[in-house]
Formats: sequence, C-alpha cells, structure tokens
Amino acid sequence: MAESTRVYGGVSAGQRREQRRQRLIDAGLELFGTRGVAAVGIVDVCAEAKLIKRYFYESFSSIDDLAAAVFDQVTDSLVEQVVPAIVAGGGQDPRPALTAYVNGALADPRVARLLAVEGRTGALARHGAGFATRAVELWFAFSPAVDGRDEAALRLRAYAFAGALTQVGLAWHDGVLDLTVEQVIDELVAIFSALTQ
Amino acid sequence: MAESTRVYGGVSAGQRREQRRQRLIDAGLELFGTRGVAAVGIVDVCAEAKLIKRYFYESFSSIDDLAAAVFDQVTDSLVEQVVPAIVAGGGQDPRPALTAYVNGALADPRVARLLAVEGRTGALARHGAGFATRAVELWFAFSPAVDGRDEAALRLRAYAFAGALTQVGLAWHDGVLDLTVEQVIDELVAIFSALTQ
DNA sequence: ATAATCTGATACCCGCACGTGTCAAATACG
DNA sequence: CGTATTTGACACGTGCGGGTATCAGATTAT
Repeated sequence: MAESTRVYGGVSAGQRREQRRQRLIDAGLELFGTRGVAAVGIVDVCAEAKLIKRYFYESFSSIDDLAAAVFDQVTDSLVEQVVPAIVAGGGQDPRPALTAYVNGALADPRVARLLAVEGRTGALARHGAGFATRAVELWFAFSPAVDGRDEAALRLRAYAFAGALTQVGLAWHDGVLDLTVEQVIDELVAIFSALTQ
Repeated sequence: MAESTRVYGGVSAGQRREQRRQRLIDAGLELFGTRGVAAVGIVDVCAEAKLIKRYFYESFSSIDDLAAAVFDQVTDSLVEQVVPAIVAGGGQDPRPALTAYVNGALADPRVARLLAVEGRTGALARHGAGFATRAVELWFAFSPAVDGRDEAALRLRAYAFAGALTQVGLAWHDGVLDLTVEQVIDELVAIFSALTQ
C-alpha cells in the first residue's frame, strides 16, 4: 500500500490518481448539485464514483474539501467560457457573454444550484464570495461611465445583477418560467441594459 | 409528566407552552441565521433557549420542523410589514415598500441569510419557494402594464428583482458595499424603476 | 402538611457516519 | 512462473447526536 509507481491498465500511477480524483469530483457535482452538500457523505460520493474510501482520502481530506474542489472547477470552467464571450462582445454587446453564461450555468441544474445555494453556506462561503468578486469584476469590464457615478452604487448594481442571474436560474429550473432559452437570454440582455442605463 | 393544566409562576399551562415554543423559535432564528440550519442540532437549540430536550419535542418533531416554523414566522412578519407599505405607496411609489423591506430584512443579518440562503435548501426549499411566490405576487401588485407584455417575461423580472434584493442583502452584510441604508434604498428604488421601465 | 405536578439536570441506549484495518482477487514485473 | 504491487470488498473501533428515561428540586393544589 506504499506509493504507486507501476503502470496499471495501460496508464501510469499519476494518471490513475488523477482519473480517480476527477471521478470523485464528477460524483460530487452530481450529488452536491442535487441533494446539497450537507446531505452528502463520503460513502455516498464513493458509491457514486464507484471507488472505495481509501481513494477518497488519497485526494481529499473531507467532504468540504471535495466540495471546494468541485466548486472551483465549476466556476473556473464557467469563467473560461464567459470571458472569451465578453471579448467577443467587444465590451459593448452583452449578449454573447450572457448566452455563454446561460449555456454554462443555467443549462445544468446542478451548476445552477451549486452557484445559487451551495456556494453561500458552510465551507463554500469563502469560495462563493470569491466567485462573486470575480463576477463583479466581469461586470465592471462591461459597465460604462464609471467616472460619473458613485463607485459603490455601481458595485451594488453588479451584485444585484448577479443575484438576478442566480434567482432566474433557480426559477427556470423550478419550471415556473414558461420561456425558451432564447427568451430568457433576451430578457437578461434587456435587464442588463436597463441596469446600465 | 402528564398533560399540563396547572398555573405556574402566574401563567397558565398553555401560556407556558407557548412561551417555550417562542423561545425555541428565537433560539432557532439566532442559530440558523448565523451557523446555518445544517450546522445546528437539537442540543444546540435547547442550550440557546435554555430549555431541555423534552420541551423541544413538546412543540417540534425535528430540527427541520423548527426551521420551518422559524422561516414561516420571519416571512409572515416581513409580509405584514411590507404589505401596508405597498398600500401606502398607492401602487405608484415603490419607496415605502422597499424601505420596509430593507428595515425588516436587510437590517437583520440573520433574516437576510435565512431568506437568501437557508430558504433554498433541504426542508426549507418548499417554504422558500412559497415565499418567492408571495413576493412575485407583491411584485405584480406594483408592476404596471401587464397586458402589453408577455406575462412570463414579467414573471422573470419579478424573480430577477427578488434575487437582486437577496444578493444585495448578503453583499451589504458582508461589508463590501460602502453605502448607508438610505443610499441602498435609493439604489433599489432606481433598480426597481429601471426594471419596470 | 401532604400529595400531586411541573421543571431541570443527567444518564442511557441506539444508529450512523467517519476513519482505519484486514484480506483476497487482479495485474504487472523479474 | 513466482513475487510484488494495486485494487476492491468487507470488517472493526469510535465519536457524536438523536431520542427516551430517571431522579431530585421547586411550585401548587387539597
């Protein structure tokens, strides 16, 4: 049970370790995004990932540790999708960015729940706040006329829009919004325009 | 240990029972609003309320049961404060309603957290959704020109504004918004106006 | 005053999940 | 082919919180 060095199944020890870690992250996204972090145990994650507990502790030290890794991977992926879309919009048209956000976050209920709910409680609170900070920075990349208005007021609008996005995502997945994805994007674009004057 | 009927300390059995129930709800608001529902046990609540476990089960059957009672009491109180303010605004001026909301919800971090975070997870999901429905109805009491636009689009805006309110509340309590309460209200009024055209 | 009842503190049993350990089957190296 | 390593399935000890019961002190009714 010492350090793994051999090749197994055609893959190296480091690759196997990374595969197991990724399977645990995938299982975490599935369970955290449906039941919630508080309702998931290590045994549950291992069963979902079809791994035994030893390999959980190989890469993570606790459920919260795994949850942090899942959250970071999800948000990093989201930023990687949205930032190029912002560039594509040239700082003028918010539609590409919002389309990327909707496709990346709202399209997956698990991601939406992770961002809107789980990222605000317990061990994920810091990560959620960090993501919010990044989102606000992205907002300021868009928002024009920073000089004329109060900076704190603009910041409030950024948080307001972020909250609007997450809440719309939850409502959308709850089925209370009888709209197509395109209609949701249209509305979000309109809301963005209204908030930025 | 049968049914209580006597007078004790000058108060009747039913009154004592109600006092104990209220003390448990108060303790629940304090703990749920700071640590989160998932991180609170029955022993914790009893210690906070300075009661023993027997009296917990006298009024509630589980932590989730108590959490539901706390959530309902908080949201009922909030509605009772906001609705008269809506009437005072005459369906035209949103400022009284938003002022009442800010004073009732954002003023207390525990309430803000309960609404924004706890009301979306686990056993409180249904209650949170119910409160969101009530909030949307209140929105429609304001929102003019329901006939011209799509009803679903208006509904989306209602959820967007609700999400904006909760997110601003969290950001406010996180200290990232360097604004006075009056300035926050001003901004919320402006955002409301922008969203209702 | 004596008995009945309410209250608080404590003890106890139990289930569950965590964390660790053991053992056999599978696979790779010499 | 034989040995070493990796993997999976399972077993074990432990701590913690839920839920119930017991007991002593306080207050009220008769």
